[in-house]
Amino acid sequence: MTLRKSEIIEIARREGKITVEGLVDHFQVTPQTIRRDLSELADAGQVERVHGGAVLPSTTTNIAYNERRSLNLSSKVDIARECAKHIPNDCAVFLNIGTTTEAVIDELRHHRGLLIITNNLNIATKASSHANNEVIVIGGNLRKSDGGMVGALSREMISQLRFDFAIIGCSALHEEGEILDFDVQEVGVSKAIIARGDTVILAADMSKFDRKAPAKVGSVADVDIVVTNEVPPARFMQLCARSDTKVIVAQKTTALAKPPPSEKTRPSRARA
Amino acid sequence: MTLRKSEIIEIARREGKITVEGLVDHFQVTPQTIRRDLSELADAGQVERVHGGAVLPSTTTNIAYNERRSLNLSSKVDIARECAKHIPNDCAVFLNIGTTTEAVIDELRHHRGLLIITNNLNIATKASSHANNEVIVIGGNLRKSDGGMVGALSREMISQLRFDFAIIGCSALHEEGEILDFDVQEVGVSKAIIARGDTVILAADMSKFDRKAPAKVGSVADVDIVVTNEVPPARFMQLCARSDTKVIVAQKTTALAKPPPSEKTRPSRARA
DNA sequence: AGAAAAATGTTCGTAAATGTTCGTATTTGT
DNA sequence: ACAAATACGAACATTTACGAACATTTTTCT
Repeated sequence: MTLRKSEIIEIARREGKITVEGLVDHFQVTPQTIRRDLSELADAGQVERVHGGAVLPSTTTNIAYNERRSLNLSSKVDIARECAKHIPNDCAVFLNIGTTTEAVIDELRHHRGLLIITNNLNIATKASSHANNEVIVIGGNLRKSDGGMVGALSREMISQLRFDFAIIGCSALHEEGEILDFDVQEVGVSKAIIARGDTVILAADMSKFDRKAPAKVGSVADVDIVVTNEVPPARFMQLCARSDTKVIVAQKTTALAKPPPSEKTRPSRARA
Repeated sequence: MTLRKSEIIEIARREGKITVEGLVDHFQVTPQTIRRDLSELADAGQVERVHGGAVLPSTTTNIAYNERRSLNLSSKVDIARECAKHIPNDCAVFLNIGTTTEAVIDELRHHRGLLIITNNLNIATKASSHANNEVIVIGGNLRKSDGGMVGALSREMISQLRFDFAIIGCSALHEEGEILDFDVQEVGVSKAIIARGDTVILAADMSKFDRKAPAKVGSVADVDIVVTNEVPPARFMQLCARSDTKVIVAQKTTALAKPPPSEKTRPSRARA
């Protein structure tokens, strides 16, 4: 096992699929080396080899959803990273449905002693590979479009728990501070989460302000921290200030930030 | 334990991975010193050694599970196919934890109008890609070793449902008709499933008779149908007859297609 | 301060990873 | 269906990393 291979696994888990060419670019090695890596990872069952690259073994795939997941990906990662900073070790964290919250689970990989609670099948799957954390899955009616579990059963199960942090997403945000969602079924679940979390973090990129959605989950006054990728409209900030809701604008870290860790990604080959 | 080593752990936890060269730079010591540190940390299980550096230890449990999954694979598929035959369209089916029940979900792909209920994360993931079926996931404490959800929360949630069919597996079977399991936590869940299913199908290949397990789930009298791959011992058959439990021996349909398990490790490349 | 123990540096033979080349297999475009 | 383009894996050469053994320095204990 090499560093490269373990990073390949990580990329594969994040992206769902990987290409030989892409990895050649990324690691600055020959295609043959990547092929060898992929063959070995495939032998170990970590990925499934396909022509031109590899994909995650079929148990973890999702098609249309993966495309939505890559939407605004870099903002999501920025926001997720910021959220992860606010989560200490050894505490209970609820992660709700949503692509942004899904990005958070990746950033929590190196935390220890967490109790991760989620009603998102994808998060549960990812979390189950974290060595140092416990996982509680909230059951319910499985929504195939995004792996979310919703409905009365979910709501009831959530109401039996209590957690230090809840990280929630939303479909849309209104300037007047309303948190909105597309699915009415999900609203009940979100409300339950807000009620049972000591510190509630809303993770939402700025594109949510351009969207509309029919169902009201609550208002920013109900959450403790809002993490976004840009400074929200003044009116929104005002409302947050009035309700003691902290607004945090995540740093852009994913843009071109890859060169510095080159010391890590290309251990010794750099001075060729 | 040196200061350096504890800082190495800290860096590893933060970065996820570390290089010998990077640490040499960081600490201004020789590579050999770093290697010694990493070897010792690896011996202590704090990191996992790789060429050029080290990474955080990955969950090793999934590897063991993947191997278990391929054990007796062809028998499992035979049994699964037989189980699927007994499930009509448009009904509610519970699928319990276990590699054999996992095989069943694959065989149910072409059913329609099913409500699939499961406390197995792998089954939930697979089922979510079935177009024609609804899925309810039973939540609970996620067992990373096999994706099973167990504990009081699971039990309680199951007791709120009722289903036409339940397909359960087990760790071991005793000639005297006892159904046994390794995990005591799982027993409560299995009992709840048996109680809430109208028709209970036990799927177990013959190797279960050679195993021992500590926790009693129930007896064959509690289930309606037992599906195996070979004719069980006479004593067992007698007991089944006495309790009106039907025993079905699955046809071998996958006979010669599978012999090389290598087909699994290098999917497409094998027939080169 | 002096001896013992631990940590670190140095050297070198061995093992592993990577690059290179080439013939074969798989896709892709027509 | 065929041909060109691309990807593939095997075999070998080269580079790099590794660990063992011993020398040297630093720390610890009395």
